[in-house]
Amino acid sequence: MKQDAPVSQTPTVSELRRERERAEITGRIMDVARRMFVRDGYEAVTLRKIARAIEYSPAAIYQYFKSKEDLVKAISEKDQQELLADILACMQLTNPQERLVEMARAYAQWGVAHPNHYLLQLVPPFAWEKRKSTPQQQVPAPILQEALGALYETVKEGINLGRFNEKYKDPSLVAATLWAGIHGVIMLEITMGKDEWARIDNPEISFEDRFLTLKEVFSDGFLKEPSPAVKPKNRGRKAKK
Amino acid sequence: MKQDAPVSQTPTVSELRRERERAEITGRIMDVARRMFVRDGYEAVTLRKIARAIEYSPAAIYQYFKSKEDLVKAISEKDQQELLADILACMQLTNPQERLVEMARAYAQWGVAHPNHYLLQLVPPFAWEKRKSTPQQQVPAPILQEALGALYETVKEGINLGRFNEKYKDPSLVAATLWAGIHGVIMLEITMGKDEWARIDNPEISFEDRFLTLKEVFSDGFLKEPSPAVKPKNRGRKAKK
DNA sequence: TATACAATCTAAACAGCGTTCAGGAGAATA
DNA sequence: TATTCTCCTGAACGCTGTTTAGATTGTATA
Repeated sequence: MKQDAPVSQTPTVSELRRERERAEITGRIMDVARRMFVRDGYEAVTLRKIARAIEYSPAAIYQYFKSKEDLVKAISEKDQQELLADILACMQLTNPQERLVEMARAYAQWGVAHPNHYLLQLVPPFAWEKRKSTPQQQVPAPILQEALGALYETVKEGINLGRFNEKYKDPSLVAATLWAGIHGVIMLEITMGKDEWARIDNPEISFEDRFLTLKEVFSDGFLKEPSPAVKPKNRGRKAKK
Repeated sequence: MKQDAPVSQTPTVSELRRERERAEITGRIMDVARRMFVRDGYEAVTLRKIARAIEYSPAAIYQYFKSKEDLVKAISEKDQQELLADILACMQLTNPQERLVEMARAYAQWGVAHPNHYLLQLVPPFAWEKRKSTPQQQVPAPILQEALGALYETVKEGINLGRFNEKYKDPSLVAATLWAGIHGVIMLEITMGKDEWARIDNPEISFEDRFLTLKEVFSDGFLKEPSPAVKPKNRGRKAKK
C-alpha cells in the first residue's frame, strides 16, 4: 500500500547515488553498443554481444532500455545533438546564402562521418523498422525537425531579401528541394562511395567534387543573378582530366 | 558430322520438361515473395511464410535459391528490367536536355512506384546486408550501371553540343550530381513522403512539386543561357533594382 | 523387367535472434 | 529484525535462416 505522498521530492542520499549509478550503466551500454553499431552496422549489433561486452546477462539490458530499437534510437539521438549544434552555429552568419552553404556543409560532413547514424535516422522508418499491423505515423527525430526548421528560416530570409529567383516563392518547397539534393549526395556517398563504378569513367571524382558541383548548380539555379560587383571572375573552374 | 555427342547436349524430352517445371516453380516462388516483400518490407518476408504460401517446406526453397538474400536479389533484378527499358526508351529523343528530363522522370516514377525495390537496390549494401569479415567489393546491379551509362552518354552529348555552362566540363561529375539530386528527391519521398512534418509549413507540397523544382533549378544551373531566339520572354527581370 | 540413379521434397534439428518471466541476492527502509 | 525494493540471472518462448539425413519418385540404363 501507498503509505504517503512524499514520493515526489525526497532526494535521499542513496537515491541520488542509485540514480547516478543507473546513468553510468546506461551510458556504458550505449557506448559499447555505439562502437559495435558504427563498426559493424545495425544487423550485427546483438543484445547478447552487448551483454557479453559489459559482462551482464542479456536480460539485464531491459532494465535500461525497453527494446533493442529503443537503445539504438537513444544512441542515435544523442549523437545528433552534435550535428544540430553545428547547424545552429551557422545561424550566426548574417548572409543567408553563405549560411545555406555552411549549413549544407555541416550536414554533409556529419552524414559522411556518421554513415550508420545517418542511415538509421533517414532510411529506417521504411527499411528496417519492423512494421506491425499498425502503420503508425512516423515521429521525426526532434533534432532533424529543428535542423530542417533552421534551413527553412534561412531560405525564407533569403527569399524576403530578394536573393532568390522570383519563380521560387515557397520557402518550404525550396528548403525541401535543397535538402533533397544534399541528402542525395550524402546517400550516394554512404551507400556506394566505395564503388568505383559509381564514378562512371572518372575514378578521381570525390565526395567534395560532387558537393561543390551541387553547391554551384544550386547557387546558379536558385539565386538571382548576383549584382555584378560581387561576382568574382572565377571562370576557370578546375575539372578533372 | 557427329550426330550426337555422348553426354554434352542431349535435350531429352523429359529433361526439357523438368527444366520447364523448374522455371515454373522458381517463378512462383518469386511471385509470392515479391508480393509479400512489396507489401510488408524486407524484414517481414520470411522463408517459412513463403514456403507456406506455395505449400512447400521451407527447405525446399533452397533448391531454387541458395539463400534468402539471393531470392530477394533475383526478384529485384528482374523487376528492374522494366526501369531499364523505360530509361533506354528515352534514348530515342534527339534533344539531350529533353532526354535528361524524361530519363529523370522515368527513374523517379519507378522509384516511388517500387519503393521497396528501390531501397533494396540503393541502400542495402550498407544497411541490411550482413557484413561478414570480408567487406567485399560491392557488385553493382548491371541494370543500374547500364542506366547510369545512358545518363552519362546523354550528359556527354549535351556538353559536346555546348548546351552546358562552360564550367561543367566533366560529364561523369555532372551525371553523378544529377543522379544524386534525383536520388535525394526519391529517397525523401520514399522514406518520409507520408510524414507531414517533412513538408515544413506547406502541407500541400507534393512529390511532383519537388521534382519540378529540382528540374527547374538543375536546368537553370547546369545549362547555358539558352540561345536568345529559343528562350521565351521570361527573363524580363534581369537587372536588380 | 529389374536395377541403379538422380532429382525433389520433407521432418527434424542447429545456432542464433529479441524478449519475457520467475526467482535469488543484497541493500534500503521500517 | 523484518520487509520492501532494485538489480540481475538462468531458463525458456517463439521466431529466424539454414543444414542434414532420409523418404519418395520418376527416369535411364543393363
